[in-house]
Amino acid sequence: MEIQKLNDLPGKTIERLSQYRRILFNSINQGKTNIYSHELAKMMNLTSVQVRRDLMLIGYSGSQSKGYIIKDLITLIGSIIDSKNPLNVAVVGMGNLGRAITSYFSGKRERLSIVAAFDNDTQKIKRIIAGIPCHHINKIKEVAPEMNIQIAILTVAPQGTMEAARMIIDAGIKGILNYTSVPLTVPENIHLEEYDIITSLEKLAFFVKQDID
Amino acid sequence: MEIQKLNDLPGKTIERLSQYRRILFNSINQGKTNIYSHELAKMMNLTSVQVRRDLMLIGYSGSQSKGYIIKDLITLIGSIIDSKNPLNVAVVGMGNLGRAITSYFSGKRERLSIVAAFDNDTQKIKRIIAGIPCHHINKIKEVAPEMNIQIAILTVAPQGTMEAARMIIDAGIKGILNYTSVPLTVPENIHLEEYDIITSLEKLAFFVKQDID
DNA sequence: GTTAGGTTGATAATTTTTTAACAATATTGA
DNA sequence: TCAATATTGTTAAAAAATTATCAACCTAAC
Repeated sequence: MEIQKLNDLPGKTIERLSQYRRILFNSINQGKTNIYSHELAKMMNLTSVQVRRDLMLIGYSGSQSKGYIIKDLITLIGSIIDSKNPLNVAVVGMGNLGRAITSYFSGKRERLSIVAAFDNDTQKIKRIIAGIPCHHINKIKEVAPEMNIQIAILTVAPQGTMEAARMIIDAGIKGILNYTSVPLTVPENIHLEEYDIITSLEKLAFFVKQDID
Repeated sequence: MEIQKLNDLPGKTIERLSQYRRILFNSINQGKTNIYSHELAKMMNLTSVQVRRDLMLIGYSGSQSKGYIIKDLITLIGSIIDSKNPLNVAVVGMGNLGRAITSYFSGKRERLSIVAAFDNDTQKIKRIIAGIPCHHINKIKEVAPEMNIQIAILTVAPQGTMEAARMIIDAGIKGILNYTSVPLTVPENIHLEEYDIITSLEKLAFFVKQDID
């Protein structure tokens, strides 16, 4: 096998590894100890080839008889996608979406935690929302370094997006997960992922309408 | 130009068309009437080549001097991605995420509207939440055809995902936008888009940690 | 034993998506 | 007028991602 540097795995593979792990946790909770590529594939709507290819890329080998050992695979995936030093995340924008993400995520991962929230609504400041203390966005430059925050999830209203992003970057945060519908432009050294809900709905609508129109 | 059937445009192009249009709306509100490919590209973090290529695929031509006429381009994009007959959308799961999506989306599109919500929490039933009437999920099979619902946005808790999906499909809905972290398997004739928030965060974390570990 | 069935791991082929290259055209300014 | 500049549209190349293929191997059944 060609030696694949683990830190330049394809982005799509990283996404799938995260999902494999989630499924593997479920399987282990159901008492399974081993799993075949086609089983994993079925649960993820993939082909078994793709599962095996992904696992090949991370250098994991199974056995022909038992497939993959779930426990080991979980550990290996963790060693690749989890950070050694825990990463701290802030939610910027504590509206419905921010709260949804916060409460959904809280306590789910060991090495990736939402530790703070920011908002510009003074009603929300100093309150604990979904278990997380909420600060005024103006304080982000002080709070982020104090709490060692490396990632921000951006869930503010569209008109506030650019300004919020500017403040996030100014606070020294290196990763932004943008859930607003405003595309961002960021400096090269900032990692950016965009997940726009409206786009996803319009894309789906496009394919659905083909059956109708 | 090779003739490109508009209904088999690449999925990625569809996504971008939706985003182009959003940006174009903004530009027109700011008083612009024309736009160059590189301007559009900058706002979307793309190259101008990609913009031009996308527009080529939908058969739109600009001029060398003035670039593209925003109004015309918006119209053309609409004629491609919007449905002739309006599409009706239901939100299944009226927690924080469901409410966030509902309130965010309400009134934004003419031919794509959230018209109903479903939940299994009796507290929520019969109430109007974010402007949308909320029904018990058990009623979906009656309500969906009555209201002519073609798309469901799935935002229930993980453990309820499979069951909810089953009911959605059983109600004759042909498109599912899955925002839960549970991968779905659906029949071939059902259109499915998966957007998992945890995956997106873990992917971003992977790239951020490279700078740290 | 040995054959049949099923699985992994790896390479190759294919498809999809992005990026490069460049001719054609329009505008501006000397 | 004509060169310089800037833009579009298109084809070609490259890169990324997926899918096909198949040898090697293990197990179980006979």
